[in-house]
Amino acid sequence: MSVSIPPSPHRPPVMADVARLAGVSLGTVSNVVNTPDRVRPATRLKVESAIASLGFVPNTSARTLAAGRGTLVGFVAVDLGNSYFLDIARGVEREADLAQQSVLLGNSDVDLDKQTGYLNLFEQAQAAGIVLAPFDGPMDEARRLRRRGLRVVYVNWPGDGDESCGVVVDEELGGRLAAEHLLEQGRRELVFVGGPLDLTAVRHRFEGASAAARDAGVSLRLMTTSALTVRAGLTVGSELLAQEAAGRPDGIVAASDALASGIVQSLLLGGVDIPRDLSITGYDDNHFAQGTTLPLTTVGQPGVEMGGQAMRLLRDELDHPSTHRHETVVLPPRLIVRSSSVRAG
Amino acid sequence: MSVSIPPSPHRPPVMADVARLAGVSLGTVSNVVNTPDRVRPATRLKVESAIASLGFVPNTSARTLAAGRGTLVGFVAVDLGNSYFLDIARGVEREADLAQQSVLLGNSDVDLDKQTGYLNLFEQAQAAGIVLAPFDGPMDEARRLRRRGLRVVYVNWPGDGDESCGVVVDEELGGRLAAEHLLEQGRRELVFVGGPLDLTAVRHRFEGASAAARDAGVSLRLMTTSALTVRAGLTVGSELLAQEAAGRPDGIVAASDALASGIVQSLLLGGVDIPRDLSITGYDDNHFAQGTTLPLTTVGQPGVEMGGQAMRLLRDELDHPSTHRHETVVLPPRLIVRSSSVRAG
DNA sequence: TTGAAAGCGCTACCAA
DNA sequence: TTGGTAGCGCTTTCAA
Repeated sequence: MSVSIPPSPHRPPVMADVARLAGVSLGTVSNVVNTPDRVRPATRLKVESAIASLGFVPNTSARTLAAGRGTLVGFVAVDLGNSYFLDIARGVEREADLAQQSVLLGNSDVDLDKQTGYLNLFEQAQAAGIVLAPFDGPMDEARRLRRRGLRVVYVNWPGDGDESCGVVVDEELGGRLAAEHLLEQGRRELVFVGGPLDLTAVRHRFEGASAAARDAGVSLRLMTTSALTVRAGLTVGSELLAQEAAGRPDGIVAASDALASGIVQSLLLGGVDIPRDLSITGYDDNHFAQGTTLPLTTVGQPGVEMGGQAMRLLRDELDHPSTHRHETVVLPPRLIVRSSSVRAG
Repeated sequence: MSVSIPPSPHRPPVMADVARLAGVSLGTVSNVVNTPDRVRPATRLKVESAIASLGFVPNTSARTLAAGRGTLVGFVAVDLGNSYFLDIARGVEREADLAQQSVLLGNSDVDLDKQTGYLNLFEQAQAAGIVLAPFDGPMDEARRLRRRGLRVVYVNWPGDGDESCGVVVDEELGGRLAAEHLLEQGRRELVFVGGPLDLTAVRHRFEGASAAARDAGVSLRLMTTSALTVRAGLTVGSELLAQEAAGRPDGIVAASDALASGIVQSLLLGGVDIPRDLSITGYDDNHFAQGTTLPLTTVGQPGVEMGGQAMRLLRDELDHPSTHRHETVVLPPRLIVRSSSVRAG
């Protein structure tokens, strides 16, 4: 007969403690935790009360190690400072909750090295899968993970052909919606402001706006910027002010809210009456777009939905590895009309 | 003699594979990974090249389980949508990087249940410690974690006496800086806008502003709001507009940038000339505070520093459990002067 | 339905 | 400096 050694005061309870207290075997406790249906109600109750009274919490490392697969999923966002990605994170979490999965968040902060770092971290932590809102750049790292058997789903980026799923928003449609809205306001001298153009999203937004203008028989000028920031918008604003008033556009499609905000700020100070003389639209529906002096008409992306969709694709891939078909889901953006584009009735 | 079975095609390499390929023992590989100094250079090289050629990545779960303690630290933020907390996260990460630790991020999104969820998640994941920017409410959960041996450091919240460390910003000083700035601008009819007052930070900001006004022999009126949002600011703005112009304040200390932004928006539309007729300050230095039409004078909190400081305190507690002394570090905010408060020269 | 026991991949110890 | 080996806490067979 072995003498039971009392647990040292500050050791957290483990499954064996629960088993001992409940007078059952280790395996039974495990079953109560994981597959309660396989345990007789009376036994289950005993075990559950032992768990409660001990305050037992299963050790994720041990569980992951023994099971050979983790239950956590990672979400790596390119820029959590952008509320769009935070919305996506919320969507991922909400959907993960439904499946009792937890989400680990990583903010790569527009830095490829940090993205790689998080990807590796999640791999080492035996994440079941990863949702990645990638840096607009090389994807080698993500492919490497796939080759090691980690499921990866892209969000805000198309799926990799037959390698992985993706969830994107129809950027071209977004550009089109913005331009069509300006045309409906009677604007005919349109300018698209955005850049750099090697940002895929910016290019697509421009193409959509272009197509809408072309369809209406109206020309659309392009002003490229070096970034999508307020500062770049301020610069564009002063350039516009430097022009003859008669030659200025009466409608601007900006590729981001920050850009639009800078332009608005600059033009208002320069005496341009917005929205009387000029209508402008932003893009992203960033939180601050509603909070500015002149609430910005903008194109909103369904971030929460996108995150949820991505998580659902990931779960399908995880749960049905054999039957899963990779796909890229395209969600429509929507125009949100505020005061920056509509002349008061 | 045992027959070596070839690895199945898609099994990730484990330490034993590395050991076999390098012709050394398991323990040596472990030493190369963890304490390279204890390994002869020639041996180390052999092992390192085996690791590289196999693409070996250590399994965190196994490592954590065997070592009995994790290397990850968790950061739970009350609201990542607020750039202040994102800055804190950046500070935590930067400081963690220096110690080769990785940070898991959780966004409790101003929801006590989600905060509890993340705390439990990190506990289960065997985090070495946790930095918590808590929901302004009961801390029972955090105390429970401490009792289980998990080190917790608060940020944006004072330390729990002799239980844990904390890093806070001097909110009272912030309120004072804002009010003193308005006084320097010659403002004499001051109002503090903010609420609800059971938010500790808001109360302290008010007290600081109050004290500054008192010191100057000026009165400061309080307008409480139900939230720190743009919407609440708009409401305050219309209330002010409803007053006789002569009875209106000429200086406003708002308890948040969002609030200030709403007030500005409302007053500008109502024909008030800011900053000629009225100076206003925000609080938080949120990202959008610089991007609004009228860039907001505001009080900025040293988020990155605070996060770094918190991580340093956590590391000290982790590394020197016996000699560690709990403390609450108070960092000063700083006034950032922009156009909303200063009349053009 | 329950119990017993074999690992999961790694760290940490001790012996060589 | 290196090798051998006993666990870490759990899941998962397989028997009972």
